Amino acid sequence: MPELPEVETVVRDLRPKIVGRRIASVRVGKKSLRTKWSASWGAKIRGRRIEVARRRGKWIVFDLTGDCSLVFHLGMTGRLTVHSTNEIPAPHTHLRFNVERGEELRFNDIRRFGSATFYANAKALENSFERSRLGPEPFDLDAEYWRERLAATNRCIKAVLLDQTVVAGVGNIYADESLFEAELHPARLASDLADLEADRLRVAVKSVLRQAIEQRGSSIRNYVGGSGLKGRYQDEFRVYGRAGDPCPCCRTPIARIRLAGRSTHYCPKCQRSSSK
DNA sequence: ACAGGATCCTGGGGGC
DNA sequence: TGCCCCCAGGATCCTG
Repeated sequence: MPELPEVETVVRDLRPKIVGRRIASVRVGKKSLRTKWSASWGAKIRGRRIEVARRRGKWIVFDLTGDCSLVFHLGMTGRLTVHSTNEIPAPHTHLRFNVERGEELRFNDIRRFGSATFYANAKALENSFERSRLGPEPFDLDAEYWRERLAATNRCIKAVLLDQTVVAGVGNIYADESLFEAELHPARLASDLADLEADRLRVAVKSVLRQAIEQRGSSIRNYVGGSGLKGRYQDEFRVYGRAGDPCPCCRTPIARIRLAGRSTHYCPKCQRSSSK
């Protein structure tokens, strides 16, 4: 569910609330997440301070004192929010980190596609990102690298945007919105894009993500930021979830197809299948 | 090696 | 109201 702008918003919201705080205790629910929470992690985390809250792709990283890190992925329905310890945890709350002063960081996830993992040192965390071949941040996307990656695959451009090893952080919403912004048909073969088209897409991705971050991301179903506030970018969608609605540019009804196993929205007139 | 599909979950919405 | 089917901001494993 949450893509880069939502994850960035969660991190920005949480930063002032938990950086510098000491984790006094950890409570673990019965049901497992995508990754199993090891019984030994609680003791390793207890007593450490949260030094840094940061984002890498769609991953949330808390660096703790002593070179170790706590890493979350929100999957489709994950939430990471701070609550008073007095407040009864919402259903599907799987992890609770007491950060003293009567507050706790809670990880809530209805579908349990999310994950929470402890890394004993920075090297172990780095190895994990390397093993999964996590790609560069969209805002660091180099033009030449981008062209080369597009040229080297037989997949359609929509599938490539969703590939976290090519670029980290883009998901279904922002892939569709970026392709509309770049006026490219999502089913175009990535290797068929002209250099100018590839670059238009690279710039569009950054622009769309930046605007979405400014609006605190998109709240369609479950998503809320780290402060519990919703995003506003769903009001700016030009194609995502707008099948049948008139295109904001030409009034042609927005089409919806299935690509790379995901629902894909585009304007058949503004986003032509051929390169001309 | 690569691309596409199935799979892991729960809940909401639409159709009947 | 109830039931059944489809759908969902994702990542990973399996297969052809």
